[in-house]
Amino acid sequence: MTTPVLDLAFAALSDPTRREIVQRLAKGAARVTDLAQPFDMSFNAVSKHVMVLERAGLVRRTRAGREHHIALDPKPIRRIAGWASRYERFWSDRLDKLEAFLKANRKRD
Amino acid sequence: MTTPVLDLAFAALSDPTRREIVQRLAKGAARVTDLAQPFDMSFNAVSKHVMVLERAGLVRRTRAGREHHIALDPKPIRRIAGWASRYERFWSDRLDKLEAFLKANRKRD
DNA sequence: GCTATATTCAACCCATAGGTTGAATATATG
DNA sequence: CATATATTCAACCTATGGGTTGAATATAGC
Repeated sequence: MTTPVLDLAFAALSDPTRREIVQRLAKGAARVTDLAQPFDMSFNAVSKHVMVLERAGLVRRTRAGREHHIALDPKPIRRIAGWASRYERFWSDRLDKLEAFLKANRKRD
Repeated sequence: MTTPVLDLAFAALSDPTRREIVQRLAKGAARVTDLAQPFDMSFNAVSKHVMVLERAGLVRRTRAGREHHIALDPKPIRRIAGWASRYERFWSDRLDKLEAFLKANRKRD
């Protein structure tokens, strides 16, 4: 049951810098330079972060001359949302149990 | 904008073994021994995985004698679902654009 | 053609992650 | 009490992550 998509997506998003980059990209595509600008770290570090996001499929790159256009690909995030949604049932179950418990207590009042 | 909750949750869930453990725990609490049983790795390795999940808040531990009862705490998963849901708008935006594009083409037919 | 810009590649550093094995600790059980 | 069971702690190993700096590569602009 190897699901490298989730492995890579979760790992990529565990870094706050990369989550900020994703958030930034949700507002539109950008060059690597643009993405690096807000951060207090080397351009190369950000370039590496972008590569990690790309390898995880969270981002797509199109080359336009010397500039690389980085765009968000939300599919892996969707996968994560799907994975997480499995547990909504679990949440409801717990709520149901709590509700049942409160109901039972109310009867005794 | 430090959100260690998401950092830890995403990191914890990036490991397939830990995701399997979470999935298992969705069916009910279990001892560490029970959790380790299906895996082809040392008990200690699984124990460590459980500790990682605990540190990330994905799991709660209650001691009953020598046995530790491990139960799923779905709150961090909820946080992740919330984070991912921010991008639903982005997905819809892209779908809207696609729809608009198709509509425009239909007009030309 | 020369220089500036955008980007990756490569080597390195240090910390952490995931795994192992071997104690240590605490609680059950005969 | 002695032994078996459930679990963590500790030390170790190797691989990977996130950061740095210093090239190398490719394209743009004068």
